[in-house]
Amino acid sequence: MEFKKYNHLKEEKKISDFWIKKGLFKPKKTKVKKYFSIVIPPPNVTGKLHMGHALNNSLQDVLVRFYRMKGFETLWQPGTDHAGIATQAIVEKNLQKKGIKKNDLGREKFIEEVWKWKDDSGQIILDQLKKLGCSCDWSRTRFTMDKDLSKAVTKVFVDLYNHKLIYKDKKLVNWDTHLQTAISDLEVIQKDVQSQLYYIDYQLENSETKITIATTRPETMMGDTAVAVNPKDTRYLNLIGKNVKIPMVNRTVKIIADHYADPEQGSGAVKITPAHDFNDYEVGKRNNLDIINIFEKNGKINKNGIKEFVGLDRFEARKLLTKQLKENGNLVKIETIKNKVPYGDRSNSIIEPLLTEQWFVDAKKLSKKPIKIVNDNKTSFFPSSWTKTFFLWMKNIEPWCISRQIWWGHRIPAWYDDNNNIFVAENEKDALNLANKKNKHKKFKLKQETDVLDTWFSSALWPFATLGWPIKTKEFLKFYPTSVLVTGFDIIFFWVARMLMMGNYFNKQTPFYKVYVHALVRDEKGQKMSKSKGNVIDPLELINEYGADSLRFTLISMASPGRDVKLSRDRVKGNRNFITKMWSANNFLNLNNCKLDKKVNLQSIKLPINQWIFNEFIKTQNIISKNIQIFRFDEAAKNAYQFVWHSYCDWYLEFLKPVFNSKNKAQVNEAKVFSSFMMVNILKILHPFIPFFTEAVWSKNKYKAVLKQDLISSSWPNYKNIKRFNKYQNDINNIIELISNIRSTKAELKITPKLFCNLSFSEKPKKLRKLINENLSLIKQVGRINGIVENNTNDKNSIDILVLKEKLSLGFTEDVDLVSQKERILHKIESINKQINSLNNKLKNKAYIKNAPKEIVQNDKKLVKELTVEDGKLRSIVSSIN
RNA sequence: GGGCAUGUAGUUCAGUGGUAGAACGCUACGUUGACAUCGUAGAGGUCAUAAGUUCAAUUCUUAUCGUGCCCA
Repeated sequence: MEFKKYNHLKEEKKISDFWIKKGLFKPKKTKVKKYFSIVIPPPNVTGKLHMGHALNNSLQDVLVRFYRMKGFETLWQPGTDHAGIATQAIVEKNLQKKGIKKNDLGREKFIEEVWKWKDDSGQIILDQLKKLGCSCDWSRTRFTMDKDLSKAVTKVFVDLYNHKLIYKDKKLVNWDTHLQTAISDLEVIQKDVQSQLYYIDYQLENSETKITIATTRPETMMGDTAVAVNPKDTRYLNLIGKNVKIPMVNRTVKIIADHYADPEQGSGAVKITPAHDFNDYEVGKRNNLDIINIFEKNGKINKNGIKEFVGLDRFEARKLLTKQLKENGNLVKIETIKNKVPYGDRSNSIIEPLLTEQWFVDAKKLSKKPIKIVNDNKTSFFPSSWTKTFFLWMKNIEPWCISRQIWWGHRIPAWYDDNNNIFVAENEKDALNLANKKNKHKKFKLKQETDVLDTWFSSALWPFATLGWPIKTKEFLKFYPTSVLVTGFDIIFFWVARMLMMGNYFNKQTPFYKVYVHALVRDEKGQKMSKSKGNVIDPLELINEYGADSLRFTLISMASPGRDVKLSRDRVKGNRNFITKMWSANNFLNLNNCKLDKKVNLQSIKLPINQWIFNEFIKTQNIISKNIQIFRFDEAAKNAYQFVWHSYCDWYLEFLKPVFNSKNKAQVNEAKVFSSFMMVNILKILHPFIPFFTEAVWSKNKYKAVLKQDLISSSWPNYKNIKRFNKYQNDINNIIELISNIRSTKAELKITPKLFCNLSFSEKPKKLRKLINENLSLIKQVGRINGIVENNTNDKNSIDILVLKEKLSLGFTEDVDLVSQKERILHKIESINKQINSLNNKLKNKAYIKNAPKEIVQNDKKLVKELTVEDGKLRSIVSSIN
């Protein structure tokens, strides 16, 4: 009978279709009424699967599949967010290729185009998640722009507005001149760059005296409304209150004293431009300064600037102004310095602080409850160190700018009348009612706000809006709060914090009990994967080459808490080998006609190897179970790997061979049934990690015919209290030690491993002899032994070894070179004596005897005794070698 | 500048107040009836450095050095 190789491409596709078609990812009612739920961190609708997603979702799937098998009614809620800025940019670009401009199309038509794009391309990442094996309930897939979610967004906005937690205000915001919209401070990245620091002389009014200021942005001089010096800076004390003239601009401003000016920085005097710098804005507020905005929304100089500069881009203006200052002798010097410059994370253009009217969420007020919730451990972070990061940000939170000057997104439900009175309501009709009340019988026109909301505003509602909120649906009642949120640390602020704010404000309960924070996936050298470095590994490429299971298993087993995952192709290959190993182990069972019997009566299992492997399995199953529950996915994966490869394949299957070769029908039968029973259990415990492969084997072995269920819906093995199976634990472990010892002795003696040898005993029969006699057929085949011979010691072709502290003689049919063996034993004697000495020194120490726990001391004493006996026996072996 | 994390085998990482572990890699041998995507055996570590606490420190504390990230 021939067995084909495991074909992951074919099987994964087949299994995936099967699961989805049969609806096996949907929550299934259970008797126990226990619920487990996760909402997916919604990927951008523009997104493609990258390694971070692969890790994030593999971990979630482990949890979901595990708890589903544990009997919880389980929901993994999938979906995408609408990624306002990114999506709009893509569609705009596509239209541009066809020569169509967004503004020519108009808002409504443009949004139609975006929806078209979404219907065509918005599914990509979800399909990729299916390839990874994610068992989300795809029938419940949600999108942040869906009707019901949009309704929730509107309701939340209106509610927060009515409670004064949302307000409109004119403030300095981070303005992206390229995208021409405001963005929140989280979307601004401070980058280290080389900049020029310009020293410029400002002339005092009616005086020859000059004061030198230093700035990296000379063009903003056009908006200067003061020069500040530190009140403690003695150099400038006499100048405070005097007027200076801004060169080229020729406006007169005051020299003020403000602690913001740092005497150590530059010249110690600093120009103040409240309209274009966050710090200057604060200085301006403190000192009642004028605010002069000199930029258009595209970053070009407006009419408040110097006449000949109007319409010039900010960087052009800088060049020209510097040139003119130099020509006029105002430029003292230019230094090259390192500083931080704000960039937009979407556009990568330099952010301009700009004074505009925007909508804000009073995040400070909303942060109070989440802080308490986390403090009280009602939501807890794992690893717990992230709690500090969370608090640090939460306790210093700034107002959240939620309005965006784009078209794609949730349009803010606010309407203005002719006098710019604001009416916030869930629909135009309600807004009109409000407006009518206000305007009595006057005539007016109502116009809706053109801004849309920050995408994260809707994402913040994800854990409850996706479950049907504000309606108290069955799903909402069952699955909110969700059990755990699995996410990368980079979006703790963006998303986790904001979900906690919204979730706790609108519901009695926090949105999730636990937050599992995983790390970044880097390349094998620990470098961040990036397109520019060219070190990006595409998960789909790995899935194609090695299978989704191999990739998943690799990511999961490398997800140690608090550490980045350094992924390499070799790692994935290694785990593919693990899967192949299991495939071939399963072939071995099939070759031997191992069939699953529905009625495995555990109490009737007699064979020591069966009891032994089952005992090992119980331990493994418990430890994996525990590790998944405490988020130690890496450990859980390693437990499974260790057990399957090194206990089941390396030893158990080898031990089965002599049984299959024997004529004892009862034993053969038990072995066949029990090895299959073990395979069932192995598939179960591996299923959360490598779902495709395990389900494929399950199906190939026709387990469903016997067990009447698919693997995904089967129950997690639970054999907690079965003690009797550890009866042979020591025996089998000792046999393993014996065989390993024989093998390494052969290797040392350069005797080919396939050569059989005889065993004989030079000591009186003891434990070892009994053990060997009782398991002779097993040891004969696996250990390659002919049998037990009496009195062949002192034979030239024999060598004594020590097993379980007993002397055992191995006799070979060919001459053996004993010199190397002698050296090896001498080496061993040396190391034993080192140990004995160190133990004896310890035992001589009175303080140790007095203070150390009795068991420890006793154990040491026992060890010395044993080691001394071992030493003696080894010495006698050495002396017998001539 | 402030904060957090981290330093253990060639590499990636577990782990522990009482004899240092795994995987991958490496070396040698091997195709024995599941498996060469494999088997068997083996080499390889002053647990970053220093001081302290302790009978005992790789583990706890402090300092120093190195590395990474976040905030200003």
